[in-house]
Amino acid sequence: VGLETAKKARAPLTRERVLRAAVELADERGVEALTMRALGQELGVEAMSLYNHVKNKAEILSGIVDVVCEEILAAVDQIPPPDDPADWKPVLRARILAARQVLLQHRWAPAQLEALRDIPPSLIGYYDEILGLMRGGGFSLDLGHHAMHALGSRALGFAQELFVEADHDIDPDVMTMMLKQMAGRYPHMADLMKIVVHDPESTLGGCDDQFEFEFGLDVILDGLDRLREAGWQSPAHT
Amino acid sequence: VGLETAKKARAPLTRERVLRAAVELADERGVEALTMRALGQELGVEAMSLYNHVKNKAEILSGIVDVVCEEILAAVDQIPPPDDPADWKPVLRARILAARQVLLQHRWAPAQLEALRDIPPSLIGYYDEILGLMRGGGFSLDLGHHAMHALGSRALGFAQELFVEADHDIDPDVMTMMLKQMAGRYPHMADLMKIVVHDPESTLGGCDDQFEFEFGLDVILDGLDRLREAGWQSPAHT
DNA sequence: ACCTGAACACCGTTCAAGT
DNA sequence: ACCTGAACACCGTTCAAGT
Repeated sequence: VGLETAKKARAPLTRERVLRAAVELADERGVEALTMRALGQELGVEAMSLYNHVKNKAEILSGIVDVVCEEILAAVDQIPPPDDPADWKPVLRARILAARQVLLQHRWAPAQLEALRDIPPSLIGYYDEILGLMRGGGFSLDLGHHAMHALGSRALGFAQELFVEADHDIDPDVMTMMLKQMAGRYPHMADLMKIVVHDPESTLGGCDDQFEFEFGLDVILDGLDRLREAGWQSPAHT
Repeated sequence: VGLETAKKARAPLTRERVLRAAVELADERGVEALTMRALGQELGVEAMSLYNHVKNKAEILSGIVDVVCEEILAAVDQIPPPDDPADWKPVLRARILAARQVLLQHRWAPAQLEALRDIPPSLIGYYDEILGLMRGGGFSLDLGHHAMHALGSRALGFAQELFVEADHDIDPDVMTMMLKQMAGRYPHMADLMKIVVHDPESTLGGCDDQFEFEFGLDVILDGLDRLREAGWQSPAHT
């Protein structure tokens, strides 16, 4: 029995175990903390041992992106396909929101995925299903193609927002002074700040990331739906 | 006269000159090639001299992002404001496309901008003008707020596409085999490949980045316009 | 005030050596 | 077959020393 636990404490290193530990490390301390030496330490092994299971660090980085992609695929598969193919929209919407929930647990994943030279093969299946949903809903192959480009990485739940952290705790007095200063140069943004700051849980939505994501997603999905309805055709049809 | 040229050859180092050289280096060889030592060499100086004009490398990175932001602002300022405030849409569209042209010359900029903890102050003015355009066109502050989130980094010309390089030169025989293999697992993507590969300059748009960007942008702008027209209100109006 | 050379701590990675 | 220790080339950065 004691031998059993001793074995467990130093389970044999495998590519799988290395990648799982790498994901965990990136989740907890960020990708910049994911060094070969730190990862080795996490696994109770010297950094150089990792090279027995992985070609180099680039392979670790693409590997942990793959792990997250698999998680996304698993989460998205939970969403049942539409009973009526005309219901492509709510199903696609639900799938994308499910993908987003996975990404929220791996904040480093978007940047890392974008840094990859080639798209992970697993994602081809994901986009294939999206295109299938759309075509089932009445999209031409042509329109479906452009629709996928329009969704872009948002199809995976990427937020694509620049204002990540607006909620530093700021002294209210300092804030009112900043607002006054802003009002001169940036009148519209100043108006906006008044809403967002003074009314963080307001009916206006404040800066609720989830709300903003769904709002933007719906603008796109509804827009695409309208184009399908109108029988959109490529403009340069010579 | 000889003294003059000698002076020019080793002009005094300034923060401006350091940043301009850094942008140039990143443009030509990528951000990963932008090291303190390489930048120093480019300026004919030891790496350590840079610290006299810049606090550290992080300041260089945020500095070159600022340079690009200034370029964007300059390009966007060339677009005249609408004669009739109701014409917010074509003007906003033109501004965003102008911003994109700048970014295309600094491919490293999007990732670098997203990596910044705080948004560059210069961009606040940019977004202020966007919000102003929208409000002039009849957007409520509330709708304009969500509209800015929906545009996100696309307002700066970010493409947000995952499939960056689909145009590796591939042997046509290998390609047809790949297509056959794909058709089983990924029928819709296989159909798509047929269009894109066999017809790269087709009326369907192939994978023309410029076309796809404008298509996606129009889906969003048109969608936002419809919401304005319909007098959109925040759903949770208790 | 600005630049330099040596040095330090930290990377990814190679390689010969261990078991 | 898998792991280790020493070493190498390359980072960003510090510091004392030059002018």
